[in-house]
Amino acid sequence: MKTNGSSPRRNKRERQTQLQQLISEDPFLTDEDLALRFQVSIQTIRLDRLELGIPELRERMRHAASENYEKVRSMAGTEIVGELIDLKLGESGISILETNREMAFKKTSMVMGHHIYSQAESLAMAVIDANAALTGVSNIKYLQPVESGDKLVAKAEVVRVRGNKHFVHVLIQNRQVQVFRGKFILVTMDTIKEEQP
Amino acid sequence: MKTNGSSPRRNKRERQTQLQQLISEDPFLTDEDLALRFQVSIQTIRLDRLELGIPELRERMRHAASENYEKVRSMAGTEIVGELIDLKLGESGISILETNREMAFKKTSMVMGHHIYSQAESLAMAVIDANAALTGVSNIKYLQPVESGDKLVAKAEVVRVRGNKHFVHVLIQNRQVQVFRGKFILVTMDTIKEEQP
DNA sequence: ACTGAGATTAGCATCAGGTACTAATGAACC
DNA sequence: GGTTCATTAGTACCTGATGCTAATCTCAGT
Repeated sequence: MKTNGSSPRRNKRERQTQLQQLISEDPFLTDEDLALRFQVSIQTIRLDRLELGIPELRERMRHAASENYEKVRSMAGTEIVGELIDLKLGESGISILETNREMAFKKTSMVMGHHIYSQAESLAMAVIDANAALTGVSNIKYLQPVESGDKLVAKAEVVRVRGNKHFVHVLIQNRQVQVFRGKFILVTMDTIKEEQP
Repeated sequence: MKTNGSSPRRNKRERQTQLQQLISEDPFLTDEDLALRFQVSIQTIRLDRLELGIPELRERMRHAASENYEKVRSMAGTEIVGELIDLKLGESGISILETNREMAFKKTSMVMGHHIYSQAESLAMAVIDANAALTGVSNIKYLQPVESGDKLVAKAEVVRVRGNKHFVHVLIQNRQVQVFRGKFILVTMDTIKEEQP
């Protein structure tokens, strides 16, 4: 019953922990690859995976693929950062951004400013009633640090429209306390775009 | 020789373009799935893929998986947006950002402001000589629209340091012409962080 | 109506990377 | 010697393909 310290027959335990690590680092390893790496038979690897509940290569790929697909899609494919909660076109809007470790400095786990800015700016773009617009000017103040995991609520309000210029204020709160204030001047297109055909 | 308008025997051309689109939208479709969708045999789908040079499901998965792996890693895992080209700590720095479709509005293919801002802010953070810092204030002007594909060169310069406040100016150029100007006040930590333990 | 070309389908052998299961062998321990 | 756990071997089968050959279908041109 002693848990056989170093060589439990043929260091199964050790191999399995290593195997788990290896696969998590590189999910694209076949059983054959692993068998070679550990100098055991393929069957042993299969047994190990079975015991550890590690799915086969294809499953792992399927997983990694669709998982990252989602991530990339939601990071890049979208025009608004965060989730749009409320929108009165031309007037005001609210969005929520759930921050995570990836948005933060590793060292301090404080959310990097540009993620907060992105929520604000993209919300500002969303509220103005225009087919196409660009940011002209912005005036930003970060009032309080934001920690990874915090849930940011942004409120945007159009305060003035003059010609093709839209003045939008955005406030962001984290648990009722203000962490960000931004003033944006957004410019609708067809006027700034007098460049190439 | 007439390019047979609508039904070129059995709308092969049409099917192939649709197929290409379908697969690019969802790379996880098997030949069988596709065969059902188009009401043709699996063999036809295989021929189509062959003609179009579309690899098999597993290849596509492998691709998507590792590609997005990279993407997620480079978008999320990194603290600086763009590529750091030059850095004199505490003085100045240069970074380059290659913009792409994903950074742009689909409608206009103009790069969204917050991507440009992110390059600027993260470069500003990089140049100041501090273990940990946060953005306090920023003053931003977008001078010219940036199109998807443009290569942005950002130059940051520390203009003044007063206590824990660092004043950094960032200019971004696109093909020698200025497109962005930003003034940042960055605050080093251990002073702003007087909140929770 | 006949021919020929292109489009589509069928069928089969083969492969990779597995699952699932059975059984043999090895080693260690008492 | 017997028991137990670890490892290996071997077989049948599965999916989603490739690669190849061959048959059929459809239509346009003459």
